Amino acid sequence: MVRAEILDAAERRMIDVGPDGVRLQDVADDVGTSHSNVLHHFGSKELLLGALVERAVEGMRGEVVEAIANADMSGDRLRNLFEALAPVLGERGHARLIFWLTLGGHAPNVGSEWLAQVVEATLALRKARGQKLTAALLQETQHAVMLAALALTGAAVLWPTMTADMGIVDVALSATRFRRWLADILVERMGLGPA
Amino acid sequence: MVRAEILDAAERRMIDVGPDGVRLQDVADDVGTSHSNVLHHFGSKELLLGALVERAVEGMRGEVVEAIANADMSGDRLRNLFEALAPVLGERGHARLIFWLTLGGHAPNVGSEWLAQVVEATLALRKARGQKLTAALLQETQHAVMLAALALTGAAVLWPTMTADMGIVDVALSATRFRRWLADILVERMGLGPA
DNA sequence: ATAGTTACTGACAGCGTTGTTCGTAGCGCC
DNA sequence: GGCGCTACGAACAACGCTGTCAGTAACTAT
Repeated sequence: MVRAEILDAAERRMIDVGPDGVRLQDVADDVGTSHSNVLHHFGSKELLLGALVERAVEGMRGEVVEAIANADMSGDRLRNLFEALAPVLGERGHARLIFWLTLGGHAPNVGSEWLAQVVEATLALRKARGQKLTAALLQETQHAVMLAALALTGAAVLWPTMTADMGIVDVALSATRFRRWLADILVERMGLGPA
Repeated sequence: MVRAEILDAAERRMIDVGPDGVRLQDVADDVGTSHSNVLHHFGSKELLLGALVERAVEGMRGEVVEAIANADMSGDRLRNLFEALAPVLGERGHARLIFWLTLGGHAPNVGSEWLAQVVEATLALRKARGQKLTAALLQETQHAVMLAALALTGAAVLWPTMTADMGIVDVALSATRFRRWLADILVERMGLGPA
């Protein structure tokens, strides 16, 4: 299916160079077709990017939800969850996409309420541990989820720069160490430890 | 001085729409001059953006260093530091600039070693509290600084989207609450509390 | 078979953007 | 006054990119 191939190529370029950097000629070359054929299938560049984003958001949602579903949120499972999320956000490029779109003014996940769902799931775990649902507990949980989201997405984009600035050389290893450290903090903080 | 005005206008546009979105005609209009005059002063668009980035990075460095210098890193001074940093990264636009440049492949702060300096300063505080400088302590400090940097810059860009996703309405207030929460965690974690 | 539909190409038009060129006005300097 | 220099503008050149158009090949349906 050429349509899907075009979307793949466009997505790759979108992640690499951003919306403004995508050239129809280039994606056409990637697929081995003409730029007018791309237009034939999608009508316009804007529509192509729109379709691309829609598919990417849906795919991202799928991959993230799947990762969350497989590992529950207690104990050092959170470590595993982070490790599973990292490549999706990093190499896969979803974090870059999120930032490209957000910077460009296109809020990528309007109405998705991913984070709200994660908060919900975490609250369930905390209640299962006997913690009372207070306003403070809710707020703390929201903060924790925010922090995790910011750290993971941000790191997926900024990690190389930041480690370079700190003089750290083992980029990949330091990243997993950081994620583990953060996971442990959050687990401890929310009283979800193994005990 | 027209040169400075041009840089101001270009920086504003750069922050808003990114490097690719900047049109010489637009910045010229903002200043009230012709696009050829912009070229007259800077030679080319690329040189203009280069000068802009150089000045912005230097300015950002100045503002950040100043904020760090004024508030020391212990007790709930970290709260104050975060509060001081937030507008610089947020409204001022430095966080957006960092992400625009990083996404675009131009590492903005090569050789600056800001974070390394922050780590250094924090280590000094910890040693002053009688903590022994071990490899683990160094690593934890690095992680803490990374986390703070990621959270603050990320939030400066993603906060509206994320809070919307969570159904939080008081965007500004929730942001300061989050920063306070994070500051307290880090302070406690690093044994820099008031006691 | 033929007509219609879809996938696709090549050429071209139109437009916006950068950068160049030429001309002009002001200003200090000798 | 003449000369050089800088700041500026108007017009134009050059180029790349999107989108259109006409035409072809293949496949489907009747």
